Amino acid sequence: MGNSEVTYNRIAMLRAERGISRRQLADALGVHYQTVGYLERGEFSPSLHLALRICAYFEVPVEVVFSLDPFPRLGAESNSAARPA
Amino acid sequence: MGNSEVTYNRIAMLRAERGISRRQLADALGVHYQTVGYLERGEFSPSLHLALRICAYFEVPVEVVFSLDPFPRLGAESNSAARPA
DNA sequence: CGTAAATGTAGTACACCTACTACATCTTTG
DNA sequence: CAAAGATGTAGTAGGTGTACTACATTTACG
Repeated sequence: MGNSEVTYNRIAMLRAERGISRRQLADALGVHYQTVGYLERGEFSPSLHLALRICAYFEVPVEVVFSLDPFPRLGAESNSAARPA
Repeated sequence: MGNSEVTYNRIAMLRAERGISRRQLADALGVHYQTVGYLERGEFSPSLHLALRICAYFEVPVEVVFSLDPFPRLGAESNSAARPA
């Protein structure tokens, strides 16, 4: 029973990081600006085609933006280059 | 007008490489065996969720299986480790 | 306050993904 | 030949992704 249909994404994070609005992203992707909102809110997942275009726009691998499992919080322990003295 | 909606995939290649049938792959993915056929024939693209499950099954990055652009033929010159003496 | 920009909610409409059933073809094996 | 497995075609049905319009809310700026 683990919500087996959900796909998680970090579109909002990447958009915040680059400092662009939903409308700007939507225009760059060629989709309706509401579609970006739906995706960020998790109301549904993008088509594979749109997902690939999103990753191409941000210039990152698909796994950076989309995942079958929830993304860890920023600062969560996981990688080996962490450890602040 | 370059067919802007198509997504290319190498499901058939990966499946051939591993020597499994469509039925076996479909069962492992939890989809109908005809769905795998539709995907391999390019009749439509998978949902993002299914695409991620396919890549997880084959244990490869998404870009290895799916692309907005056609995949090069095997043996086509492109990488730097080529050149057979 | 008035305006604009960014975001959220609501609702309709259509195209596409996926399941499923049935049947045809081709190849392999006994 | 008979049987089984892999693949292709055809058709129906239901759920989901995307477009689009309209309106509310919040924040920032003059």
